[in-house]
Amino acid sequence: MRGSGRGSTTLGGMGRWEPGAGGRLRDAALALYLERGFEQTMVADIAERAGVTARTFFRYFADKREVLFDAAAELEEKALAALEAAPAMASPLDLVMAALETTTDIIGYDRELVRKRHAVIAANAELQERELIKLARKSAALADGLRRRGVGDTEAGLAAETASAVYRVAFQRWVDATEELDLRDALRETFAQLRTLAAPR
Amino acid sequence: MRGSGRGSTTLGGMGRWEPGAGGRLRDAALALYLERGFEQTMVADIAERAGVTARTFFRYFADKREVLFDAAAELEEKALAALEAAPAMASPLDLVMAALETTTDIIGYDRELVRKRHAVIAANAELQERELIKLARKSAALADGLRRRGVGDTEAGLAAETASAVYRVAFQRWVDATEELDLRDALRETFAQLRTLAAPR
DNA sequence: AATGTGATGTCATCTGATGACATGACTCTA
DNA sequence: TAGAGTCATGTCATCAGATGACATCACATT
Repeated sequence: MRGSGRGSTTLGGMGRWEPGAGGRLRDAALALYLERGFEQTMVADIAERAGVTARTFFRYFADKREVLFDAAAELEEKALAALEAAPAMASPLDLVMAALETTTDIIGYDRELVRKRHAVIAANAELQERELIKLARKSAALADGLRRRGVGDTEAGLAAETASAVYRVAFQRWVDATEELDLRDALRETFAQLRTLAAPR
Repeated sequence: MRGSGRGSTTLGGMGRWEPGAGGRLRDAALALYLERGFEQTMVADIAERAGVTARTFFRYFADKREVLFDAAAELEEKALAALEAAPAMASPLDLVMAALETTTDIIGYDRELVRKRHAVIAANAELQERELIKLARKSAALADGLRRRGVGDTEAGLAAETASAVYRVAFQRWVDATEELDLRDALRETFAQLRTLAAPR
């Protein structure tokens, strides 16, 4: 029953206490979601491929969706740290944009992998919901960071939400682009476009 | 077993074919979500209070969350219609903002009801996820409306996403406000604030 | 060798969700 | 007015996600 499980990572016998169950589950989940789709994949399938039981899956991930998103916490932390460390700046919007820009190198280096993950998410409403709330929480965290710097309540929320909007649009453009494109450049260009768009009359 | 169900709307005997099951379910759900919280409310409880079975609940609403959101479709339609009907305008951003502004009167007249619904949603992550995807879909629809008007791809997405961001912030401010406040005014003021914030250097 | 600790398996159970089918109530028409 | 048709609902069965309780296995420490 066990030992038949074969993780996508290199593993030999894989007994009960083979280390790296979390990583194997993550790999197995992404692979299966790509192969058959999210809904068609049972948690038991993922667990089997990773060589564990379904119960163990839920010890590593809160639910079936989270397996695709828990890595995103890293991005939020980095953006937040950048925001804290940043020098005083003219506009809160510039501040948040700069903070977001520091995270582009984490995901920007492998567009194909990002595209795979994005394709899975784009194909399922539940996954989109989870993605959106992750982004919203990131935005809220950034807004709080601004408030701690003394930025007004509404202004902080507005800057963070707007920057997140720019980020989403830039990210989408980057994923869709056929030509060579740097995520950081896409972000800057989109921000410039917003400036034009929102220019006071 | 039946006949014991007592909807929050005025109803007498309420036999099997008492009309308005959808509305009764909606009322019952909101009331129970407020009383005990979303997670603590079983679909069977909602159905019982509405005088139907759980199976019937799922014939009216796709899932336990949707009962709080299906009314929002009206807002999207109105915004979209306003966007289609609007005259040519300088900036796509102005266009979307104007479209969103037409919807403020639908929900703006009863802040207390909105607050109740908002309180339920704010207390539960699943509900926030659903709310976010609804707003995202509305934003996407508005972006498509702009594209049909010939607005460029990225610019359309950016205008819609930014306007949605403004809307969210304004809405939050309106809900939180202790003083008398018109939703439309909040929207306009927040938009003006964005103009300042994003002013080209 | 005994013991403790942590990761995992096993089992039971709940709840959300859905398909299949039966049935009650209402409408229309011959 | 009886009968057919239709629609909303009830009933039953089943599945998948999720969680608590407890047993068990491997490993480290002593």
